[in-house]
Amino acid sequence: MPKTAEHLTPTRCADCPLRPLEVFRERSSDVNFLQDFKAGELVVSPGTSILAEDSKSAHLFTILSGWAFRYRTLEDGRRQIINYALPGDFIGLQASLADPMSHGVEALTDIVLCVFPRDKLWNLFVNHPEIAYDITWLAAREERTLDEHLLSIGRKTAVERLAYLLWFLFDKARGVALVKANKLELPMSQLHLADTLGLSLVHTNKTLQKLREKGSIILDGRTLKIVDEEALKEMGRIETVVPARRPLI
Amino acid sequence: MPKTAEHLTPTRCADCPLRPLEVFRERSSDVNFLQDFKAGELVVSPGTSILAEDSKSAHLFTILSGWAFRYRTLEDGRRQIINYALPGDFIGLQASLADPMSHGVEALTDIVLCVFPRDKLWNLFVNHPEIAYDITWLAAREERTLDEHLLSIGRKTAVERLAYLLWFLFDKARGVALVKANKLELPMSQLHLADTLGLSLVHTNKTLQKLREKGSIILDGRTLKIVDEEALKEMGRIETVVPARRPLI
DNA sequence: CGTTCCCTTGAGACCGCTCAAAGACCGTGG
DNA sequence: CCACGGTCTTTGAGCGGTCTCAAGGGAACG
Repeated sequence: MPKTAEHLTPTRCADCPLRPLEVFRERSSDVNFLQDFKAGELVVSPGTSILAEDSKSAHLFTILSGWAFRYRTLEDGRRQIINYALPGDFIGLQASLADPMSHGVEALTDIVLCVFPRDKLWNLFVNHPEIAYDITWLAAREERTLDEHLLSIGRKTAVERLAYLLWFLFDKARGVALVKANKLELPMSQLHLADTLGLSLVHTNKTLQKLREKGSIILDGRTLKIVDEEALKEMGRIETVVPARRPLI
Repeated sequence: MPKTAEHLTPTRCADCPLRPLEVFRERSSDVNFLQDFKAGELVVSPGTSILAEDSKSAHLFTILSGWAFRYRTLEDGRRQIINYALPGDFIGLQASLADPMSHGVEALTDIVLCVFPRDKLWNLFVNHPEIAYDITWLAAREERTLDEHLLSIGRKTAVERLAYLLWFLFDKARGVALVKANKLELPMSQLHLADTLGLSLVHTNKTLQKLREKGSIILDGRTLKIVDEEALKEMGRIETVVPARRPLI
């Protein structure tokens, strides 16, 4: 269960600090409707679950600030991290549409979420096809990201996977202005990375050393600096890139 | 490129042979609109690509009959099969929404596809929110399936992965009446299975032997018979099941 | 100053990989 | 009817990438 919501001074959609960012498409009309759609804000601290596995959520969320991750676990505790969510990412669609939710979502940092009631979703499809289309577009884009992750976990070596993941996170964070001077503050531990890559913690650590030795990244604590982006992309066998520009719900 | 289309006698949506199946939800109205949305049928033979990697598709498809698979490849030839598509499955949404397509889709058997022009999609969102909602629902469901696959490839052992995959295919095929007397004719080679599991061909074969020895499946040529379904599900660590009942576009 | 996480490193085991080759099956053409 | 090539399946052998187990060090925090 989420920590108690703290409704301080909710951001008005028209004043959304994310919208001016280049990665988000302009939305001429309908911002007012989004305002109506929005039920409030939710503040969550690190380690707290936003959506629990096997529950049915009554809400959809857009991340206003902070990092989260989506995961699945097996009964014996093995965990697979499916994807990460950053500001502007829309979460909870699966939980709202398909029956009981199968994945969990957990906060990595302090997070502020915009909350949308799921029961207004149908209303939105009827009255605001533009937004409905955007939501579908985002779902297709997420699917594509998962394709990429599957290719990575299924067919790449440990070094390739790690290079891919670091670049992926870096590029994603860059889109929402979290990268300064080619440096990014990563909020996750090596265990999170391991659970994303399908590797063990120990091997992830050793693979990290190898990447460091090659010199294209510097990872000091949790500060990631990309020294040679092209080299990193090559090591990660990154051939196509998911388009950055997207709608903001 | 798809083989030349053979427009014989296109099935009318109202007479769709799939719709009576239990797995598909009833659709009271709008079947007539679907008829308008449908541009024709396409017949494709095994091994032919339906959607090429890195192309932008002008069409959306629903499979009327036959099997296909969706995959991604690396430049050096490594291939990851992302998912399989059977009758009633809707494909091409990613290719239509997100820019250049990143995955390929290839026919495993002779296939008949319903073809929908992508440029009518927006029209559909405006005039038929019910269908738009269904499309989004299907996208969320596919995402969930990919979550499951990621968990499998990332965190399960070879035997677990294979048991999971065989049950997954079996259950999916059962939904569209392709299973008779607990037997299913699989259209794919062990290389396809290997490329789905993220394993090598040789190891996939050896893992198959192990599964046979345990006695819960019989695989004679490409005929899969499930002897003990519960045992197979346990071996595959299948804990939650993607709901079968779904809309048919 | 003790506890708790997290990162790091070493050692050995094992799962899955590659290389190699043979057998089964099938369609084709001589 | 048989020879042939192609694709797919099967099996063996040995290598190596990744795993588990184990232990120590560092930083943060009460």
